Amino acid sequence: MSGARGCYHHGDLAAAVRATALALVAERGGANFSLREVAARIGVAHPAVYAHFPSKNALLHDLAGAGLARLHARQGKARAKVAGDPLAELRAIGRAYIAFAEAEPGAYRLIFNSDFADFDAAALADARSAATTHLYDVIRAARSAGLLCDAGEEALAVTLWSAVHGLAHLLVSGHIAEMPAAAAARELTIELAIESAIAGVLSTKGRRVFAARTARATRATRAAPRSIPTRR
Amino acid sequence: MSGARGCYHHGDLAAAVRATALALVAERGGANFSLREVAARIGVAHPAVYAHFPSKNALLHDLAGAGLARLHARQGKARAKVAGDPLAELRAIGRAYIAFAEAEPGAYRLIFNSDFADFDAAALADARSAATTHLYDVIRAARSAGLLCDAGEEALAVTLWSAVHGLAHLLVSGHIAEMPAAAAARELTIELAIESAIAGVLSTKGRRVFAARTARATRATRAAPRSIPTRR
DNA sequence: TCATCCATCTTACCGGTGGTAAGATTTGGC
DNA sequence: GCCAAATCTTACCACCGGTAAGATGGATGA
Repeated sequence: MSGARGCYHHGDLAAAVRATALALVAERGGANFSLREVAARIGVAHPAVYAHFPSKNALLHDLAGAGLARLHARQGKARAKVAGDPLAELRAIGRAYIAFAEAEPGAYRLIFNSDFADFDAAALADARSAATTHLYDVIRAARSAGLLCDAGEEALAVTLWSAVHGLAHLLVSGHIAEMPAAAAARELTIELAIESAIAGVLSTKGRRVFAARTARATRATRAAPRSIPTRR
Repeated sequence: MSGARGCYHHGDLAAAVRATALALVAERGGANFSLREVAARIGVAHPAVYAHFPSKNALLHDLAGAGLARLHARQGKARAKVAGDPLAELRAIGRAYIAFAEAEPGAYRLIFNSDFADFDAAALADARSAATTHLYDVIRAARSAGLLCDAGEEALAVTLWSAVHGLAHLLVSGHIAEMPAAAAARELTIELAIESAIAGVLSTKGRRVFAARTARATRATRAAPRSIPTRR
């Protein structure tokens, strides 16, 4: 009596569940949906879901893993466009991170808030470490080019990740609603946060290169000449 | 049949609920506890709670507000110790922020993950903006002393808050378990993240002052002479 | 072609949760 | 001493995640 084409068996329930759950995550953020709701939207009894996912937690972890993969892909694409320039790559993956959070706030919260009861960090460890490969790659490149201060790789990664992640998290979680709503100001603030994060870990040489690059970029983009807050 | 001293009325149920709920938050983090559990620990029927808090959400918001107040107080104390030196104050409130997150990870997650269903950002707006007054104060002071780059106050606040918040969030949420567990390395990484965040928003003059201050501090603290990754 | 197997999906149920209703109990004020 | 208001109780509701046991139907092998 159910199913799209009058068939008893659903074509690909697992995929339908994933898609529907992701939509609900996008609507409400986090894990604030019920399996019964997912099942109802598909037109199926709720225990049917358990034939494909052992628990709601498993489904959430599945969605989180897929989200991390999309984040990784987004960073890869952004990075490829400026390949060869480590500092530009750093900026690119940072902006891609923010863009992901803004494009998929629900998924982002699902991945990083991870406050649902039985969140198992280990289950996502692989996906998460895979998602940080771009960051580590770029840091290694920039480091061996002498552009970064002489801190450890890991410390640098955490520092840069923190800055970008904090911005994304505050943006997505509505904790900086006081921030002027104007999209332009928002963009400028994001710009400043990312530029500052990079500027904070540069070596003296890195600072020279960074300034030159910024100057070139400023000359090139005529659209918003002094949009990036200049550094005296 | 209930109550500590055989009395029907509990002495101060509201306070007991707050304390018990906060303990459960500390144990499990976030909103992963039930009102029935809180009531059972106190030795009271669960609807009794509703005489003091209109809903679980109201209780959570209450706890979050109190947590923000503790965070604010912690920053105030840390700041007072180095009053008059804007960059030192900046560092102090950043470290206090991290210290709060590490001392009360459950409360921190409750405040900032805010993924429980009916989270009302507006309800905490006052407490939250009150909690950022130290940051804005210090930024204004540093800015009028010419120590910061010429970006807007708000953008600077978001930039610095993002860096510190991101670090706290990653630490508390277990997303950087790959980070060497050794406490010393952890401390060094935190140090680098905070120093870099500040370094990223300095003016040229600020950079000079910052370097001098760091040099003085390095000479003063003999305990860990080269613990702070040096900048070439 | 048919019988069988097995994944899939169903209905019915479990304990637990946030929240409400209505009544019992105690305290504080008159 | 009595009454009103606040507090706390028992009983209930709909909903949740999850399980059990049986119905269904598509694929496989003869």
